Amino acid sequence: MTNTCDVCTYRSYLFDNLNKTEFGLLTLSRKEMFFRKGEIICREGEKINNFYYLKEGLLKVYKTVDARKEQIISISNPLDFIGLLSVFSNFNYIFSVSALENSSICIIELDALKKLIQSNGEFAMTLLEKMSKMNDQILETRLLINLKNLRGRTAYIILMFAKDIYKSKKFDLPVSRKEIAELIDMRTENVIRILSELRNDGIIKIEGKSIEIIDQKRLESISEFG
Amino acid sequence: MTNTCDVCTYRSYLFDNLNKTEFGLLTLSRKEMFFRKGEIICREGEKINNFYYLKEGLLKVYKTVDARKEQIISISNPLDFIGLLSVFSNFNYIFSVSALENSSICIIELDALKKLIQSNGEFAMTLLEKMSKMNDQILETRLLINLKNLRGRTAYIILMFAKDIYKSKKFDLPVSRKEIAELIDMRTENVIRILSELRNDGIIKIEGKSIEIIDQKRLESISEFG
DNA sequence: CGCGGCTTTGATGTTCATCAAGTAAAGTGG
DNA sequence: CCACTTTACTTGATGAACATCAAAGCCGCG
Repeated sequence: MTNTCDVCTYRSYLFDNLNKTEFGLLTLSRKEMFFRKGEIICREGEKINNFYYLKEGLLKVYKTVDARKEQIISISNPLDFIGLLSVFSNFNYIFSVSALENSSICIIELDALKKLIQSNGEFAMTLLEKMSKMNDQILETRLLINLKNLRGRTAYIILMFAKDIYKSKKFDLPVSRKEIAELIDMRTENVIRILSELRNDGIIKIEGKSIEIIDQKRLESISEFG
Repeated sequence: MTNTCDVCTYRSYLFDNLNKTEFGLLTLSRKEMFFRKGEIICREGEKINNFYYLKEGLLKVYKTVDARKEQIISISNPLDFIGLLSVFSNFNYIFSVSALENSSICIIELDALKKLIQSNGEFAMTLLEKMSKMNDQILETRLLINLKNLRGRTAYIILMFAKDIYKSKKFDLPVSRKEIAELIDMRTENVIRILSELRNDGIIKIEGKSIEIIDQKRLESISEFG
């Protein structure tokens, strides 16, 4: 008898080193939860009891700066969001996570996972690698964005959505202008202004949430040198 | 017969879960190297063969932006620098590391360490925790610095040296003004300007590399709200 | 239908990067 | 060890990039 976990992408991506018994144990404690667009998965400061991974959907990881302002750390699609920064290093979340699109999230009790890490070193190694890679990537991206001027950041983030997330030159933005600003350290007004500029220059088409890249070469050049 | 590793801080900090045999094996493959102030420990792009930890001294982790400019990611003292970001997630270093002060670094072959991770899950868990914590802290610090204006950043970095590194209100800067700028995303001229301002306001004394905090309350307030 | 949040554009102000120029310190080669 | 070169440090003046303020239209939602 097979369960749905056996055919999940994560089976080979993350749990390849678990034997049948171990994997069975894990899937027993596993719960799958559905989050509607906008719903919050976990909040900064809450106690960490579970290990999450994103099966389907799109999430944002963020910190609350003050009542009016958030800082978005990263946007993650499946395989880019496993566990969470801080799951193994803190007792409480240091970031919040919410759903940008309807999402399916798998939840494993942290204690069960820790036991597996301790009993299966190969699995521990895989997890260590994946989480390190995730961490590195987030840090590198933040550093990269910081080097760019506002035009460069805007171009960069459009390309990120097109290439990494939607794999298409045409897509609907899953975030507001304000959220884009919070993601790339800008003010909302400037995001809007620069999007308009890029449209007037014939580099992108934009209408509400819908974006289409017209001149990818130029957009990439702006992203790189801006 | 004891070796020096038995009395090293890292024995309990990182290697507590290794038994005598395992620890013995590790220390056999261990080499200790001495780096003089200014020397480079490893370079961005080089193949990763070793796992490093800082026994004594002070390091900077940085990326080269272009021939004239570096970006400093973090400054680490012992126990804050174990392994390196990217050791487990990449084949090649994504950052460089050099010594800000004369430093002793212990070097373990990465393969030997990986074998231990795979055979000893408790050790794996400890390593995962420590490295995650290091990663989280670096990311949080970068985010925090970015929220501050130049005055706030300068105050923050002075307090970091005083509280985290030298544990004293009076200390000698281990870095140049240019390096401070590279660490907190500023221009050298502005670092100098603001240090002078803080001196003129009677908040710090500064003479060459020597800094003394006079009014810590005010400095902390500048760091927090700046 | 009215309120609040999102979007947009224009005008204004501030912060910070850049340029320039000079002094001091430190490293380099004869 | 001294002349020479380079690098670090410092201050002032200027301009560009970006934040802030203001106002108005839009949309969704109670």
